[in-house]
Amino acid sequence: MAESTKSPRPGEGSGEALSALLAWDVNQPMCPSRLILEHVTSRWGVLVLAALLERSYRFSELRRAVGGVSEKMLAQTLRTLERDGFVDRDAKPVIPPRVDYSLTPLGIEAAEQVWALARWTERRVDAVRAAREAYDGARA
Amino acid sequence: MAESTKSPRPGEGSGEALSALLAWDVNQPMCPSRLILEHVTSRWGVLVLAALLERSYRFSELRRAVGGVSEKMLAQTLRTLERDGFVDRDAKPVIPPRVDYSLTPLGIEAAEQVWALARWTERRVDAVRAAREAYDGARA
DNA sequence: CAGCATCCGTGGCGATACTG
DNA sequence: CAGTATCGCCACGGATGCTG
Repeated sequence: MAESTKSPRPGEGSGEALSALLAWDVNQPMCPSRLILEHVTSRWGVLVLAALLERSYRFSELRRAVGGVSEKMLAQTLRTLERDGFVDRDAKPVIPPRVDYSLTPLGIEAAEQVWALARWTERRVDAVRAAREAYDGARA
Repeated sequence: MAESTKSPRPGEGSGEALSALLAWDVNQPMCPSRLILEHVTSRWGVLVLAALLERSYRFSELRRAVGGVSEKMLAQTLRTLERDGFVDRDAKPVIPPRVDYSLTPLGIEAAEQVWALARWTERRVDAVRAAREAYDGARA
């Protein structure tokens, strides 16, 4: 458990790289990287990016794919992600309207990060459940 | 940039693995993996995990390291992460009280995912800013 | 120092209704 | 179908005060 033995070893000096993210003076325009991070890690942002990594979706299709998202939040999430340059919105001038959403190259990069996290989460569900039971049991 | 050339290429069939996360019937105990994901990607959860990956921290020390976090939210975040088995809380019975927080092996895994995402975000800040200016400019 | 309890405002978010 | 607009709730989260 001592060493992580993983890819980008976050050893000495790695904290430096996140200094802009971690250290931040309140009452200030808010550090840009935090805003981006909050968009990407937002409740629906994560799931939308993960879904779009698989393939492109139409609006309602995406709404059905991501269980529990309201129409409003999906639209809002998509607009935010589009503005940040992660999502490409392709509105075809036909009737009935057809709008396809897909990831930009930048969005693919973001989605891959998020996707790895999501995958990891699903793999570790049991470990977390065990930890919770231990935690809850310890204070009963 | 066309191909991702990164670690776990999320090609065909990768969506299957996230089916439990994406597809979820509302009015139900809420899928476990989503809960975990929301803890990890929560506003302060991300930053706390990233900070603790560098080294262990005492409470106030961590509060100072993570700019903008309130005492309440830090305590709450730490308790959630502890319960999920990500954070180890070491309360030393001394006066004045001293409590050290560090990552468990499971927490290190989580933090590495989150850390990679945070790093990526900082690297792409400029690309996102450019995208936003393009987006905002297009509708003016 | 560590952190729980309480109060309370803001806004995130869902539900509903309406438009192109 | 693909959204916008509006209303209203409640819970996220900050500020303050108290305890061990």
